[in-house]
Amino acid sequence: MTDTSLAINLDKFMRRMHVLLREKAPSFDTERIGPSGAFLLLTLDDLKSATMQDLADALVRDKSQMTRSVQNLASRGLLERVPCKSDARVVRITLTPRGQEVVRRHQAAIAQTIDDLMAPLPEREQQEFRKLLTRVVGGANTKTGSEKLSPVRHEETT
Amino acid sequence: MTDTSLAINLDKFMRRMHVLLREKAPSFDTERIGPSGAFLLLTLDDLKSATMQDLADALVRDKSQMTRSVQNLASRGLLERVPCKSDARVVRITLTPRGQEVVRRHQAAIAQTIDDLMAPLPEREQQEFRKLLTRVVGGANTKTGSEKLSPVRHEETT
DNA sequence: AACACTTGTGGACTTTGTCAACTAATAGGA
DNA sequence: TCCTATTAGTTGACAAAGTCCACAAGTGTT
Repeated sequence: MTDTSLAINLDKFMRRMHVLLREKAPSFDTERIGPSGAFLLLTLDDLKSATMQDLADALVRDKSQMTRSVQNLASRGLLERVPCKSDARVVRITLTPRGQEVVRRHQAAIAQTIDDLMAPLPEREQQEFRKLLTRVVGGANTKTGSEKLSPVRHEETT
Repeated sequence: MTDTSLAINLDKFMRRMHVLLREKAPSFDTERIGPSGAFLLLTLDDLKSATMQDLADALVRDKSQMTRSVQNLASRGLLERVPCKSDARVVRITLTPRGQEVVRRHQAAIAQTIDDLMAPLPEREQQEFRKLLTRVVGGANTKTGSEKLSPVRHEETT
């Protein structure tokens, strides 16, 4: 049985990050989307194109929340919702050019903040840490109880 | 300039943990204090005794939130608030015996959940990961902008 | 006594998160 | 083809967390 310090420490780390980001927000979060919106855009930038479900899975959030967040960001013109042709139920979401810009700004700010927080570790070990974390979270979607089967893709269905 | 995947991954990890804990909650969170309350108790267990400020710092939360969380947990008889003799402004907070029990239960559940989430990594590297994280978050309180000076202790002031 | 500062509370408000219900569309059979 | 079960996304209602700001009380300095 391991101990719980890992959870506490991760929590602390994330909270510190949020605090720092909030402080610096006026300088880069001109759209006032917050870290939550930023994460959504970053993930979308990474996926290039995604369905609501894709995003909800990637971000581990409730579908209903996704709906609202996406609507919010869409209303700011940062992303686009295009109904999928091959399956009328799904909506494909992509970044708008403006969304891309915003992503870049947030990317810079977040990366900088991470650098600050990771400072206590020498470069070499930062890399190590990142690598390990990536493997932990990894591609494998560590089922969160609610069985996620059918990885049915709706590729290129704009 | 590093990339932002670390933030995204940590976020994902924490969220998965919360999901798993929530699912298992009925079996161990009989007081319904949630992960947030659990973290508070765990930290308090670690500190043995703390002031509001100590807790707020350790958990990186707003003072006002601490007040409310602590009141909440106190009302459930899990911790005790004793006014400090040497400084009438501060309140010393300690776990009650019942609080200790609760801590143990949550500890077990959280540790188990972490084990599950860390499964993709072999034991050896889990250790490594923990060690690195501990160093990142480390004792040094990585000033969060708002200068934290005067580490004025109110030791043993019950 | 007068000042600035610290600890903890409280109020008001916004943001997130949770849960359940519901529509629309699709897929797989009988 | 018609049923039925599933899936995608949305909505509403509500609970929990987080943010800000003002405040009372205590401390300690000068």
